[in-house]
Amino acid sequence: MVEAAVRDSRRVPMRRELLTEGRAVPEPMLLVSGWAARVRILVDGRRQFLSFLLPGDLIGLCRQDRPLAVSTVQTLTDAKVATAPDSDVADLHQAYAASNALEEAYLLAQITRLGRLNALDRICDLMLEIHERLALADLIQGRSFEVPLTQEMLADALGLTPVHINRMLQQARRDGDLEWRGSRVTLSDPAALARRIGRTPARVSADV
Amino acid sequence: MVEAAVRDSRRVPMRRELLTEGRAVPEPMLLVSGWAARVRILVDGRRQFLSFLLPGDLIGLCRQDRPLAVSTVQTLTDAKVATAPDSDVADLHQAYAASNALEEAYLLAQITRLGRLNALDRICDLMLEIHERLALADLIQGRSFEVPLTQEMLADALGLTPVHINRMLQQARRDGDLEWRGSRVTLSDPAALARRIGRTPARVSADV
DNA sequence: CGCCGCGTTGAGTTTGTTCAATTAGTGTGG
DNA sequence: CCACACTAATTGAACAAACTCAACGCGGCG
Repeated sequence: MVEAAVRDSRRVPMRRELLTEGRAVPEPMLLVSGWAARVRILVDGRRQFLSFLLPGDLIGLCRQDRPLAVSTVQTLTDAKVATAPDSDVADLHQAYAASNALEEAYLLAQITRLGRLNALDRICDLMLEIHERLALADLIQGRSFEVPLTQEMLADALGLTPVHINRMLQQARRDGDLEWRGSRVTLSDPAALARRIGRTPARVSADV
Repeated sequence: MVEAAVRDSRRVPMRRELLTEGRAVPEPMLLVSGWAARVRILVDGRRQFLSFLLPGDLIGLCRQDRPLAVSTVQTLTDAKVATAPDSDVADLHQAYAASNALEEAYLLAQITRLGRLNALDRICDLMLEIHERLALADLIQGRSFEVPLTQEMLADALGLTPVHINRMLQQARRDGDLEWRGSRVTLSDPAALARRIGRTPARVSADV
């Protein structure tokens, strides 16, 4: 099922809207490759990324009859997107439910990040989360991984200014916590960093 | 159905945990009266309220087989809680789905609040949201409503310190935007305030 | 009364922002 | 190959927002 969906995936260029806030949700989709983000734009133009969507994530899952998208979703890179296989067809109910629960857990993590962490810890915490999620999708090479984000995007995700992100990244580098060259991020010691900033990874089901 | 559930509701005192993060989710519940909150506690004791649960809200909805709670839920006031009627029994599927979608929308609103609004606007935005939700539950008296929150709780919801909340509340009062006496909040002109801070209420379905 | 939780106030400090300029990197056309 | 344009990253200095710490007021209640 899933393999078929992946085969039928279509290409979507960078910076395209997959879902638009307030408009009807089309069929659920699977992000096969590339990154996307849920984003909210304020009236004065400020932007807030609500969450990132990574390869393997589902887009627009919803059990409603006539659902409206609660947030815009746009691609951050060129991407491949497939129609999500119908949950009735295969035994995907559980998988979809777990995916939904995980997505909620990430939203909650984002709230605590913004509400209670300082700039430096926000960056580290987010990088640990991305590391963790990419690991689930088997997209880690050694201790490093691809993060196709500009410092401005990072700022919009973490509720900070690009300038401050820049300075805090240098700080993190000086502290020996992470390396960021081009779009490749390396965490020196994820476990130690997680312990230091008091991060606990998301758990959603007793099975995992 | 719902009436029966309400009749069978049980009392829960203030400051009790209805769900505990990381532990199994018992049967879904309906908050009949009183307030509760989803909360996350950091290792160093800092606290972040993720969302508020108001009368009529569902607790622990989940489509998983062996779900773990992704957040702790605790009562903020004495409350009444009932077992949520099974969605198979009546035509509650749609209602539950909509409730879920709304809950997600409120989480997203919380993220933008924390990420992109300053202290004063966070307070106003949250009060407008609570106003809006209480209105749906028909719990508004005139232009004012009950908000059983201390300034410390408000601080934990908005990612600020109690001291700063205090000063900003005075500011809002001086600006003529809201009145807060005891636990009763009065918004002078909700619509105008919403316009001024650029707030748009949540919409989740084309039906509503 | 005297304690206790909550709200209030002041002064000084920290954290993050703003504005403006500079540098580096990348791709494009001549 | 270089000039040019464009985007992203970097830097400095002044400024503003929010925090910290510590004290004080105040109402309810045993």
